[in-house]
Amino acid sequence: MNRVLITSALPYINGVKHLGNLVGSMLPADIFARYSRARGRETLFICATDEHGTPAELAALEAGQDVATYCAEQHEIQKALGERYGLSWDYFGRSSSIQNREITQHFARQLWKNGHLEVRTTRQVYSNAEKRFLPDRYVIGTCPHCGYERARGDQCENCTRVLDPTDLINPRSAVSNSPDIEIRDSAHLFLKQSLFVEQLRTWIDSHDKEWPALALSIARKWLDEGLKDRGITRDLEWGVPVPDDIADGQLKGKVFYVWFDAPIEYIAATKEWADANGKGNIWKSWWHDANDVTYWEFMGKDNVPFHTVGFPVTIMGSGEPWKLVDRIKGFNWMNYDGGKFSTSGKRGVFMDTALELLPADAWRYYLIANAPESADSNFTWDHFAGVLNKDLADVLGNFVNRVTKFCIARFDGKVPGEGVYGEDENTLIAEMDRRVAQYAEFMEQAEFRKALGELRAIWVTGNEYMTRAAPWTHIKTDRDKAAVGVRMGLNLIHVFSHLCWPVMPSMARVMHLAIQPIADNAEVLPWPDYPMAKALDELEAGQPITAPDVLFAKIADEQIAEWKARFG
RNA sequence: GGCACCGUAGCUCAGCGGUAGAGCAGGGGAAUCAUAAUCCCUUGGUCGGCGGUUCAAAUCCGUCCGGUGCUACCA
Repeated sequence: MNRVLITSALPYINGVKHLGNLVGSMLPADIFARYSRARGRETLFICATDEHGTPAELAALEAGQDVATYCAEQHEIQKALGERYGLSWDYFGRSSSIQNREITQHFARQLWKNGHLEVRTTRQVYSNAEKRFLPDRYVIGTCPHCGYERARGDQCENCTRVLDPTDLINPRSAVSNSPDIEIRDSAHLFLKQSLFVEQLRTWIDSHDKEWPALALSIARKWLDEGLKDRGITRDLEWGVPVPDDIADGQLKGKVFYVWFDAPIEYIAATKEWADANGKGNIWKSWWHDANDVTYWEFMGKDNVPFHTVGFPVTIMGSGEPWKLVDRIKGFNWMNYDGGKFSTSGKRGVFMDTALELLPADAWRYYLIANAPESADSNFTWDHFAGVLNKDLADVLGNFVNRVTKFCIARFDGKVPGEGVYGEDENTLIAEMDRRVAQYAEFMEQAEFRKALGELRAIWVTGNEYMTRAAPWTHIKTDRDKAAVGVRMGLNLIHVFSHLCWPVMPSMARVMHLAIQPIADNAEVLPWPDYPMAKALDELEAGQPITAPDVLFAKIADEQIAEWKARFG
């Protein structure tokens, strides 16, 4: 069996992420990882905080902390939050780790040795007020085209024209508003990406059938427009230092660009995982000469170029057999009520406040069932509440409730053993076989909206069966027949819990524990990958069951109104 | 400006060359075990506009309109 390596795009260190960030990388990666483990595959799910770059330095400044302390604190916050959402990382690392420093420097040395790097002098904006270089975006001024007064040095938000900081009228620092800025020459390392165009194109074409159109079109667009060499160093203090043995120390005091070291952190975090768990060199077997590994990357569409072009060039240029991505799953944006989620604008719902409203599983279900796979999707409170009330409360929750309550009322709260499965049951079993196979196939392809549609259809199948079996009617005249319906209902709950587990791990456990203890209190609820005739006849007669508390309480109209008012 | 993606029932979306589909919402009925939850039936669309290719187009091509994103120093 092939091993499965899964990485989620790294959340930036700068504050709590919003639900759009969650649904675009971390959540789908987690669901895929859980599915993979449920199928019994050896799985490694890696994520980390992306900690370098100007925004981190400025956020630390604003918080009155040194950047290392700031990042350490924010990392812990994001880690704890992720765990509350059930994100089952094997390791949640930090791009500022010593492991990433070493491996990033290793890649840079390889690229230098192989002649893929060169030193070029560039003109950079320097702010005397802050005594630091400023990225183009952090220089603001009046747009020469449209007169907008807060145009950024890379692009004018008002007229969308691409700019250079030197184009701006009355340029000033976006950080301090100081106009005391100047242009200085600065030497930087450039990665000669242009040398890799053909190699990249061949590689991308080889994944023509596997990658979604979104990823292919973005990747090819970069190649078609002519791949430019890319500066991979910055005039910052917080980052992976450029080693002195590259370019005779010309880059002394500079650090690698955050987008150079961030994807390498996927590898480095694997080493962090091994180091933390006494696994020695095992980390390397996942990345180096790892021909038995299928590697999946999950990311938002803004990240696609870095994963289809930038990082692959780093790996190809190293001349070493590091693992390239096999399957890319890219997501569009989830919008909030017709506009963007915005971290800086504090618009939308954030991971921490969302949990004040509803449990993680409810968010996991809604978000992934409405993931922006083929196009941007839109979060509205009415849609959110409508989907959860119908799917989780009415279809699934009520199913669990009606079956367990009836069993307790009429069969002493024990799995009834009387009677044998007949035509109704065989019809159900056949449909379950078909639907579970379909659900599995969608999960294999990481087609989450379709998978969740099928999961929901599976729950509906259960309700249809109960209507046909009608044990509440048969109990009056034929106790054995009623027993068959209840026994099948309880078996369905058991199977549902296993099928739900990748998506809603906590709710799945509640469902399972109502029907049957979990053997050895295992973390993973494995996939029922054998015929439903067996899976739906597993519970032992006499096994005591309980009716769980309401799985998901319906959201009242007044509650929706309150949330709308609170979040705008 | 360039490029990409999207525009299908009131809403959220699937279908992507062969007689228009799902879920929700709306209408009617059944059932009464259950969180008044379920189940069955059903009303909704000249598939953004125009033109073309084809025996056949929601599906391919062109063009226009509308929306979104990217455009390499935010990450």
